[in-house]
Amino acid sequence: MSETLPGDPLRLEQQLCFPLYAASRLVTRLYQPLLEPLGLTYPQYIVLMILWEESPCSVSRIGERALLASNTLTPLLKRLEQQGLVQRSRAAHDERVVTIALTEAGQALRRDCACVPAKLYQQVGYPLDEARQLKAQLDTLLARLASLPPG
Amino acid sequence: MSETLPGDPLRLEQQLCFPLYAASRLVTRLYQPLLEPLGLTYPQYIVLMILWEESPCSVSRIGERALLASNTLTPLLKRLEQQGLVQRSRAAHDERVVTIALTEAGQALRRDCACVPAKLYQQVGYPLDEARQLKAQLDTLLARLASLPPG
DNA sequence: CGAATATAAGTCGCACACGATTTAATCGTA
DNA sequence: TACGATTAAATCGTGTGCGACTTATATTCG
Repeated sequence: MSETLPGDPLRLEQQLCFPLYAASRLVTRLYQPLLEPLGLTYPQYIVLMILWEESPCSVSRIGERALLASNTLTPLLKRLEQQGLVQRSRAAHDERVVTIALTEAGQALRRDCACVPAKLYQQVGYPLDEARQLKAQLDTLLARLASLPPG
Repeated sequence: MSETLPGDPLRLEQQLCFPLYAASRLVTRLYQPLLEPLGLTYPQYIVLMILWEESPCSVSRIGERALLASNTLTPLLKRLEQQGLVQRSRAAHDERVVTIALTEAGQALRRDCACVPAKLYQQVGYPLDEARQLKAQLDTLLARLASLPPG
């Protein structure tokens, strides 16, 4: 038998990728009960955070910040449009570009989301120091990953 | 206008959740070219790592370690079965339990995956110290998240 | 100018994730 | 021992992610 030994690089507990993957999913799950009453999914919430900072905004600009491509964003944005939170329109200066603008309702939703970060943070009860340090390290990793040559 | 200000908790760059979510996706994307030639997806690779450590193994045991439920695992395991990597069978002592056992091919695939962790690590070029520290912090966070009361 | 190229979004197909529900088997206990 | 509660998988529906491709528009340069 080719049993895995304690130091084997293929052991689950040796992986950096696994806690990253699992923690990401569990955090998304924690958001769900906070966002569901607002009719939002977690990726939709991410996109809205971008729009609350800059609206109007092109699809590719959103993709640049969320690191998502149009094949993910287009359906997501159509759902936000159907909920009346954003408006989609072709840019005049370049007909290829689709401009996403928050509606009144989309702007207003920001107030309902204001308490979400604090509520989530409180649920996890994660020490602030550790959280800050982890965020710094994740930001570094993310920057490195995002700068890797594609392919 | 309710513009977001630099210190606003709803700003994307203030979030811990976003780099977690984005880094997790980018890492999965990095695995893809390494796993695709072996006919594997990233979640399938995770499940196989568990099976390389303990096979046979029940579906719920896999779920316990991967933090995935049967609604995700059942289809995934059926695909692994179709590829001839695992065998699914009802346990004799309890007919509710489905036992997953690696086939010869499933065992053999472990050797082809042996180089995957090193290759990935090399691609990212992430300093070992930082990686170790980040992993420790993610393990801590994951333990905390997994121990939260459900609901 | 005009063809080749590049770019922005969208479409398609597949494989997750996961809440909610269902089905089947086992367990607990009156 | 019967029967309600519990448990293990599976099923179903929705919403991502993403590789591969298409479509429409703009740009470049011969």
